[in-house]
Amino acid sequence: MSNQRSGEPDPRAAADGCCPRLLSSPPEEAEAVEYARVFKALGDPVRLRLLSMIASHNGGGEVCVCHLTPAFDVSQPTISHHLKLLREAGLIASERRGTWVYYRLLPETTDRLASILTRIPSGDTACNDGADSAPCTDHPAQT
Amino acid sequence: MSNQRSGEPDPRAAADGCCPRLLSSPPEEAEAVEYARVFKALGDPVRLRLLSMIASHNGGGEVCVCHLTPAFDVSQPTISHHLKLLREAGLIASERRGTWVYYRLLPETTDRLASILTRIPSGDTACNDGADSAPCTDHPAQT
DNA sequence: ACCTTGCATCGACGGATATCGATACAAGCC
DNA sequence: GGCTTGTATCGATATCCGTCGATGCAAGGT
Repeated sequence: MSNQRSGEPDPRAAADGCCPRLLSSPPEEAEAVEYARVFKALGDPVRLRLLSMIASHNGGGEVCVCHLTPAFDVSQPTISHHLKLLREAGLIASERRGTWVYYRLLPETTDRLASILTRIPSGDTACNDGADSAPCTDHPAQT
Repeated sequence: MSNQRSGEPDPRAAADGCCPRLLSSPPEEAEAVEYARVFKALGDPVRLRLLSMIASHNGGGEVCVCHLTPAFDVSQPTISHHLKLLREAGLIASERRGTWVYYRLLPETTDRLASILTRIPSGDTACNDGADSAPCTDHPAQT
């Protein structure tokens, strides 16, 4: 799994702006796999509510697992499993303090998702591929 | 990166005001199920690339399926299946014109997702629930 | 009418996933 | 040391999901 910290393995101009946006240019296969893993982690109601409870608690810091578990109808191992998936997706991080484990949001990941889902406000088509929009006059091969 | 523009209709200030943001207040069960369905639709590399190709083609309008299918290593029924899931998630819409079927992005859905994934810039905790952040002194019941 | 082409649907199959109970591990307390 | 509590891991299982080939349907061309 790649960490979005230092070295960006995507050749598509990571730092300077143009094209890490899903809605402007199709991602590479590896990049698509990476994003899909994060979106898949959000694709479960329990995980979505877990993430939301972690992100929205009023302290601004962390949430104890002992506050998350009793809020759901599923068992404690299931909650632990979902937290693990969210952690492996880079959405949250955990820290043990004494008996209890606290989870906190990693805002870089949600910021990144929000960014790639945001449309470029006006006509910025600098990074498009060569797909045409004419009424399909050619006959591409098909499997 | 924070998106502070001048005349930009900041997606943070959504029309419905306070609380449809995932990171500020936990959603209801039904709402979580609904969002999870959309995120789950994005949780596959093929679907992610399909959506991206549809959203980013330079015409600004639609993409013929005949241009999508040969861009992948999976069979035509599989592409059709993925397009159906994206359509059922409200991310794209289709229209048949003559022999060909054209798909287009439904930007309201991606806008919505970007919106609920966006943090409120400064201390706006008006919509939080009552979760405390103290070092876990109480003993909540557990299953 | 017949054939061809583009796309959707069907049925099947293998792998992934959500869930559980049981259990192991970590940390504090007696 | 042993007990208790909080959390993670382990197997097992039922269901879901991605993929395929076969087939059906729509539309245009001959």
